[in-house]
Amino acid sequence: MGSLKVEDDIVMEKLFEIFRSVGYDGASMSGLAAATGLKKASLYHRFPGGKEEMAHAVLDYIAAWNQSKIVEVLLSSKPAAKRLNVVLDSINELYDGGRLACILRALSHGTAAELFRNEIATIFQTWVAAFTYLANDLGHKPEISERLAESTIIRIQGSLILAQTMQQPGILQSALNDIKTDFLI
Amino acid sequence: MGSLKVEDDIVMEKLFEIFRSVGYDGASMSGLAAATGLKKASLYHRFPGGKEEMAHAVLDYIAAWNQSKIVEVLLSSKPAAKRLNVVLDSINELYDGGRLACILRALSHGTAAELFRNEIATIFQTWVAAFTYLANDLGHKPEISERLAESTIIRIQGSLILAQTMQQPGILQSALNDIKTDFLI
DNA sequence: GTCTATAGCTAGATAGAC
DNA sequence: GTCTATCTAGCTATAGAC
Repeated sequence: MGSLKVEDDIVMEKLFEIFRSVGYDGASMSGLAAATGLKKASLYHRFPGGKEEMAHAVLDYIAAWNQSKIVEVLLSSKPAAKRLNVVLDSINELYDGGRLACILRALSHGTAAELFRNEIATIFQTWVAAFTYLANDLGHKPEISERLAESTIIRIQGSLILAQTMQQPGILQSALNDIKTDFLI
Repeated sequence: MGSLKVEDDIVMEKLFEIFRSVGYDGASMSGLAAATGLKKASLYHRFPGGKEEMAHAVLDYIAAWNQSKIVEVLLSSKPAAKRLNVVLDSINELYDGGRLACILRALSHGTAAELFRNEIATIFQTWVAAFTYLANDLGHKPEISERLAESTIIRIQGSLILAQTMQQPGILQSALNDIKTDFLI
């Protein structure tokens, strides 16, 4: 005991959980320290830039998840309908079936709005591009594909807000089903 | 000069602006005081419960706006299509064409999540009920009407998030147009 | 790499004069 | 009803021992 290093991945997961649940302004160094099991000074050792650097690290972490679980799957060579199902399942899991908020939304408000806007916008663009690609594969016309992709992000974000404030997680599943229906013509 | 009372309506408007733009945790008493033009002690005189009471007051204010600009219009005796247009215009104006965030979302995260969930959920329910009523009037089947109403809230909330992070306010207008199309069969 | 201890500041909140 | 002045608690951030 004492100076046994806490695993980077565990720290990232905990930071991710806190930011997503209380937001950027709602997260305090004390709270982040308690959640990770590290003391404040140790967190500053890993992230000299403090809270802002931690949030950037979490966004990098999410961008990587996004790349492997969404983009690479949607651009793979499996049957298009299969790709869609796998990705929607991953999304459902990411948000624990509608019970958990989206980290991108959590880092979009207050002080965080300007700090992380570019990174978040990039992630959204990546989603739209990947879903557009899938829609094309499924036989939609190009101009329809992009609208469908954008509508997918919109409905996921909107249904998450509603699911959480109404405490009806199923609202996310309904939205994911609607999305599936729209893609499969 | 000195003890000239600042108008209640102006104070409410300013509190509304601050909470919507920086969120609950992002709003400080100093910032709220500066925005309203009052000193902190004066704000506490009007709102002994501090920030929490101010946010409740803002939600009451919004609920009233909602009642007069959304519910009463949707339940009025004008032609149904006309009602829809008027309401969508009001919504577009409320969010300054996609440039401003939704106060309900701003008060849905962090510390605020549990504090105001019931009030926010009630407002959402009011919207769903009113849009459901309109959809029925427009000839949709009852089970379709409620799905359409819920989808309306979802798409407005989702498109606002996207509009602001992408800094493309037009995303809201596109969503409102899609909504209009869906209602008018 | 982790810790204890602490500096310096700003938060929310109150007392009391006018 | 508004103000100045102030309190305490919590915040971000750092110094320095192990």
